[in-house]
Amino acid sequence: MDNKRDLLPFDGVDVSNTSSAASIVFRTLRQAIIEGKLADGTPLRQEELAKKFNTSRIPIRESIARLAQEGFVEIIRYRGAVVAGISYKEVEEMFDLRAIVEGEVICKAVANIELTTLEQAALYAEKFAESQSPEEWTHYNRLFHCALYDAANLPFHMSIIHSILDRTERYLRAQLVLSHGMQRAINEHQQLLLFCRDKNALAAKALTIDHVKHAKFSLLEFLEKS
Amino acid sequence: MDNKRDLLPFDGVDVSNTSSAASIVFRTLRQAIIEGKLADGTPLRQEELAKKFNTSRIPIRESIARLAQEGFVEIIRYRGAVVAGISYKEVEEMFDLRAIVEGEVICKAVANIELTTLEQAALYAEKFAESQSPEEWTHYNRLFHCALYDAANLPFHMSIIHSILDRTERYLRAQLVLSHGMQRAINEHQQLLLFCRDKNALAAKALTIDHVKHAKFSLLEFLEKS
DNA sequence: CTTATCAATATTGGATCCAATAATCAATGT
DNA sequence: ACATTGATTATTGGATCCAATATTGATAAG
Repeated sequence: MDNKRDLLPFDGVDVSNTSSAASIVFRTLRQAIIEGKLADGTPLRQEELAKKFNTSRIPIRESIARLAQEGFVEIIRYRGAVVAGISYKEVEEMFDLRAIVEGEVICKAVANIELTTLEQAALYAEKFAESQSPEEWTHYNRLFHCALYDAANLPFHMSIIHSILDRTERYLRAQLVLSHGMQRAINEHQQLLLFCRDKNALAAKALTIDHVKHAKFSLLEFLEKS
Repeated sequence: MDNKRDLLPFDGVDVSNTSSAASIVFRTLRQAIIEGKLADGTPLRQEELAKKFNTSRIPIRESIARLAQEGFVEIIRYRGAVVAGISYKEVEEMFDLRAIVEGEVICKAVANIELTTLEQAALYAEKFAESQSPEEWTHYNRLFHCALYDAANLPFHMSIIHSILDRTERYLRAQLVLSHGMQRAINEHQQLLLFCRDKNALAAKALTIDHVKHAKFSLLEFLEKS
């Protein structure tokens, strides 16, 4: 009864996963925190947000609860939520973990990387090299690496990586306004592409770990000064 | 003005972190899912839960949102939440990730493991060996390993490990009802204690990775049959 | 007898209201 | 002047109500 005429002349849209107010608020706030538009310590007043999103406080509260679950905000009972910062120690750990996970993922990925993937990644590397702003920098850097990582077909690993990237992005952006490690990154990207093309998994892994460790030290140095 | 008489004759209790209804519901449901008391696919009806917890649906909804954020339930708009299962592929990935993270953590831990820690861990190993039920098994197994891991002082790494353990626990319990890998685990624990005592980080790391990989294969074999 | 249609019911999402707590500020006494 | 107390206000947590959507079951047409 569902294949009497299976080819309708337009693409279907799954209406069931349209967004609730809570989801929209959640995504918006999450993105704002990631991008550093809401500074650490900023209190999230329910009434104020409700007005801004033109809803009641109920969806606001739900989204704040979800942000808290992900570690983006801290809630104190009856006192509200504030954007949660990350300590020096946490940044250290997050980058260390990224290093071992990304090292593992690129290692598993190389065998499966097709020519088209390589070309796509090369394109992102180029876009990255041309980037002028920290937003573009982090954007294309992530696209570049993840294009390669995706070949490993390890979505759970990727979810961990993305979650760490999301939580550290704002600090990276702040750092990149000042620092000038671009040329080094550009070179490393080219090198990584070569390793992937040559199916040299171990070299790709070592380089990736190095890449992340370097980013870690740059950021920590920056954080110490501020 | 706060040290005029700093020593009151009783211990203070921080009243500010008493629990909201939402937190209680959240923790209770989370634990029930972890322990397998709520089977995969079980729908979470808000009204029903509200009655059970003697609250309104508001705190229920907040806790369900948080469970969804952690991946314990899946929400479909206007259709409610169901306990989320984990696919074969996901289990594979989770254990692979555990292996590399736990390997790394134990490696960093060994240098800092004191005698008292070693004794505490040995105690847990003993409790583990005496355990009769899968609940005790997983409980003391976790306590044993984490007692050692904690010496690494890597709380973020630990949070990832715990999150994976929590999400796979119910499957492990189900498996352990049937399988009989106890003796092997008991021996590995003793071996690990020796490696830690001797400060042999690399051996401890290799053994830990092996331990987790073995658990992975046992569980996957079990999951295939059911 | 099967299938489509439509009303009745159940369930979730959101708005509004009330209660509990915290923050602010004025009043008072020393 | 300054600390302490108490009242006022702001803010969050929770309950109840209404709206939007999904599910179910009855009804009717083929």
